[in-house]
Amino acid sequence: MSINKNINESMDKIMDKNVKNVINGLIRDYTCGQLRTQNIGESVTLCGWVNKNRDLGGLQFIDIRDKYGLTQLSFANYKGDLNILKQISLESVIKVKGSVSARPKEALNTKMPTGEIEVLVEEVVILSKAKEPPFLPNSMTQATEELKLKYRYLDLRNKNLQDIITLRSNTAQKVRNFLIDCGFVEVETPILYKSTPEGARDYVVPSRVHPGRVYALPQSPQTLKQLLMIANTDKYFQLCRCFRDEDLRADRQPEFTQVDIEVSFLTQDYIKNLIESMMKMLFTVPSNFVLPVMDYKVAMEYFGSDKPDLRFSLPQINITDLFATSAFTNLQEVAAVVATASEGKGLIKAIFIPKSMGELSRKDADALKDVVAPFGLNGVYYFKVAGTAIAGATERSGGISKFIDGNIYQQIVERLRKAEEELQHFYSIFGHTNHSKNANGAASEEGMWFIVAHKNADATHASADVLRRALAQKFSIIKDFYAFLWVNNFPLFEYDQKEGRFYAKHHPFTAPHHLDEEKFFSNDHKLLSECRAEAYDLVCNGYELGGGSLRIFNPSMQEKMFQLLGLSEEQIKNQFGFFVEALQYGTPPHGGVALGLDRLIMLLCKSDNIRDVIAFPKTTSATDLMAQSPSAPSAAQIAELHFKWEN
RNA sequence: GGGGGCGUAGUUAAGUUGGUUAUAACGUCUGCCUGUCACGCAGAAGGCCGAGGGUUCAAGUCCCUUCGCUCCCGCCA
Repeated sequence: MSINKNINESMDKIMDKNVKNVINGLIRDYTCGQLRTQNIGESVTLCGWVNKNRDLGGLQFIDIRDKYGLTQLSFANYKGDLNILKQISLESVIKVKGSVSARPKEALNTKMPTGEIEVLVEEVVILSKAKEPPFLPNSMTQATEELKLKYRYLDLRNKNLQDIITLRSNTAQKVRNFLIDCGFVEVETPILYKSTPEGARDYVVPSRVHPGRVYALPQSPQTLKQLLMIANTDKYFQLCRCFRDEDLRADRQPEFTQVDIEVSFLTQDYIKNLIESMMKMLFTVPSNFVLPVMDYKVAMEYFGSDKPDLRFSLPQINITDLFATSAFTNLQEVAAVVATASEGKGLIKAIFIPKSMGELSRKDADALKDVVAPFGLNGVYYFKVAGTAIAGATERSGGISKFIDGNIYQQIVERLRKAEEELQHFYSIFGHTNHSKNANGAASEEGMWFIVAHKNADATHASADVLRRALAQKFSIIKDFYAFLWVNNFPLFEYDQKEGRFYAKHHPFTAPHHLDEEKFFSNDHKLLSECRAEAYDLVCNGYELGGGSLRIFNPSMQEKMFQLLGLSEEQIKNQFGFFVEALQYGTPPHGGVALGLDRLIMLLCKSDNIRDVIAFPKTTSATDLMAQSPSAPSAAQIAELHFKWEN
């Protein structure tokens, strides 16, 4: 785990190092990470777990551990029966009384904060003898994920995980304080609520009192927070648990925590400014930090993703049209796929790696096919460029170079130049250098081009995105900083080709872009597809940290939205009737955002796994290995809940 | 729903083309050791090779099924 080193920086930023109120009544005097040379001579009582046992024959040591650190106990002056050491197994909890003593000069340990002292034990009490644990929390060898989850309480004894838990607690508190200082009110909304269609699958909860009916756990308190705006709450927030019964990922758990925010009488700028200040408070960022705004279209065009990682440059350029008449049929066929009402069009994208970053061997270049295989691509095409255009001597070789004639090549180079020109704003914010020109302004075109193509543009975008990140990793050009991004102007709808209907890209309460309202009411398929939303995402280092929108506050616009999504009058009435009615009694313009607290913590401690930031996480099949949950209901429960249970 | 990786002493791993008694490190146990801190030295115990079935004279190794963990695609408004 690289978390260990990385967490310190975040801890310094987030944690209040000094405990303000010391409450008396503990059975210890100091923690195991506290004693220093100034304590020498003091008689102290320490408590903790036995981390290590070292018996040198005539001299015995024990390292005692708690969440604050490690202290060496020496039994050199111990008057009692040393046979007690045989009873003190690893991970036992002991209490010792003794005097703090300086270590001999030759026995100082500079690697540990308490390494200049040791405690000469006078009394030792075994508070809780441990049997041999399945694994040692501080062992050199890491137990498997399965075992660590089954014995989560042992894994949590590890200082790194305890530090993350503390970091999480402090972060949550800072967020609360910040929002309250901005005039927000925290409101708790129900956990037992109502099923929401149009979203993720719900977790449902039956109840004894209502045969045949279920509550649903909230996927997000979306309608509730909007109702709070209608109810004159003005500025709402909540650190709330949300539930989604969908398949998991490394950054996704079935229950997760959201920083949920909603504000009345706002513009998008309010949310952006609020989030900008909040990120500045939480993260180590430059003092002149601003959230750069990127249009959704720009993100897709140059990065193939709505959450691009801008810790490195490597833009992608669209070169589809250049292969319309190519002799290379694989690319020509992709270029020939034109968009229809129900099908997307073919797309070919290219990424340039300048020679200064490095080169891939043919074997490594061929191996890139594994990276794009999940998206249905057979491989990544490539060619090399040597020499400079100024000298008039560019030479293309390898891969598909024989299909890249001088004319096509010139246009590819020109498009990279244009792309970097358009991205200049972001390049200067993030400190990226242009690769379409060298320092003298002369073209330096030496390097490798990688090309991905698929008849479905979405597959090309996704492949280009993973390829871009894989190349950045391969050439170690990912800089260590927080590349925040505010992506906006998302499309309002997504068209589902199989079902032949529109879905809300964000959710059905998102307002159409104020410049696109005519398109929204046009009843024209093409115009509706182009209609943008007043929606935005907070992105950092390739993660979607959160998203939000300005909401529809006009009842007829909301009804139009439901119609466009294909909901019948009946469905609207049953599922959203209360909400549509509420909109009719005077609704302020409002909007908000929701941030994933878990992902926020992941970024702060630079972990790439969400289980690291949750005390009791679930496996990727949504089970709890420790408690063996979920479990079968008892016969009594089945009867009481009026369930027909089939196996 | 689909695909990839992994599953071997308590733990982490090695195990060649299918071929004697399945190795090592840490942990455990026994003994020795006065400045260790990944202590050292000598020795011992410890195995349903995830489970079930098959191929074979012979299976940790090959095949099928299945379970668990993990990463990814779909999914996650």
